Amino acid sequence: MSLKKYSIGQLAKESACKVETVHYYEKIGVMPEPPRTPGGHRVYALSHVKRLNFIRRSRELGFSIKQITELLKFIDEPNHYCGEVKAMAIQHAQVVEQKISDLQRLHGALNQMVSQCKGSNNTIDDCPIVDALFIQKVTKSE
Amino acid sequence: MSLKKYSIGQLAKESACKVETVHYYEKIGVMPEPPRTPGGHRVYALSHVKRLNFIRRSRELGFSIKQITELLKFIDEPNHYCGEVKAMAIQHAQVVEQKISDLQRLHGALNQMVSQCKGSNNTIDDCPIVDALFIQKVTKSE
DNA sequence: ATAGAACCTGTAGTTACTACAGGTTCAAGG
DNA sequence: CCTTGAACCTGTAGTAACTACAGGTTCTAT
Repeated sequence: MSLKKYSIGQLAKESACKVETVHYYEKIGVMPEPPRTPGGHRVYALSHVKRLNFIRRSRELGFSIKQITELLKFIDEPNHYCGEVKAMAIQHAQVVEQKISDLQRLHGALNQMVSQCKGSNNTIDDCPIVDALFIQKVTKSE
Repeated sequence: MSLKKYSIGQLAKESACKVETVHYYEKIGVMPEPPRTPGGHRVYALSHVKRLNFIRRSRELGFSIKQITELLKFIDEPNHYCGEVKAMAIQHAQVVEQKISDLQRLHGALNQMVSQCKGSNNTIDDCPIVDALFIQKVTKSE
C-alpha cells in the first residue's frame, strides 16, 4: 500500500537533496509537475521519490543531466530496450576510466613537485613547485 | 634577448587557450592589464606568456582560480616562502587522491551494472542497470 | 588603397545547482 | 478557534570558469 504522500521537503530529504533542487528539476523537466494541495503545495507519491533517487544516484555516478534525460526517456517511453541503457553505461564507464588516469597522472606530478621541494626556508625564487608550474607543458599529450 | 612582443592571439595560442579566456583572466585580475598599441590592441611580453602558462597548467592540475590567485600572490609578493606553496600542493594532492578513489568506486559500480545486464533483448523493466539506479543509495558513505 | 584577419568592448549563455527576498499556507499547541 | 512559526510558494540573482556572440575598430599584407 504505497498511498503515502510526501511534501517537497520530505521528498528532498528522502533523496538527500535540497528543496530548491527539486524545483530546479521540475523547471528543467526531469521531474514532473506533481498534484497540489488546495493551497498550492506540491504533493508527491512514492514514484516521485524513486524517480528523484534515480536522478540523484545517476548524478552521483557522474551522469550529466542531459544523459539522465536520455535515460529517463528510455524509462518513460515504452519502446526502449535495456541495450540502449547498457551502451550508455559502457560509454560512461570509459569516460570515467579516462578521468581516473588523468587524475593519477596529475597526482604523480603533484607528488613529484612536493618531494622535490625542501620547504619552508626557501624563497619563492627557489621553489621547485613554482618552477614546475612555469614550465611549458610537456607532460600532457596533445 | 626576450624583447619579443605578443599579440593576444599569439599569447593565447602559446598557452593553448582562447582569446576570450585571456580577457576573462584580465577581468578577474589573474592576468595584468598589459600595455596597448596606439590603436588599443594589447601587447604582451614573455613574462605574460609565462604567467599565463602557469595559470593554465595549474588549472590543468585541478587548482581552482581561487587557489591560483593564492599561488600568484606568493609569486607576486616578495615576502612569501616556498613552504606555503608546498602546503597548498600537499593539500591539493590529498583532494586529488580522494577524487580518484571516488571515481574508482563509481567505475566499479558501473562495471558491475554493465556485467549484470544481458543487453539488447530485455525491456527496460528487466534492466539491472535501471534497477540499480533506482535503489536508494547504500554504497556512499555519509 | 583596400580586403579581411585579428582585435576591441560588452553582454548573454553554459552547467547544475544554491541562495535569497518577500509573501502564503500548513500543522501543532494553547 | 486562534496564533505562531516552520515549511512552502514564485521569481530572480549568484556561483565557477569559461564560451559565444554582436557590432564595431585596427592591423597587416598585397
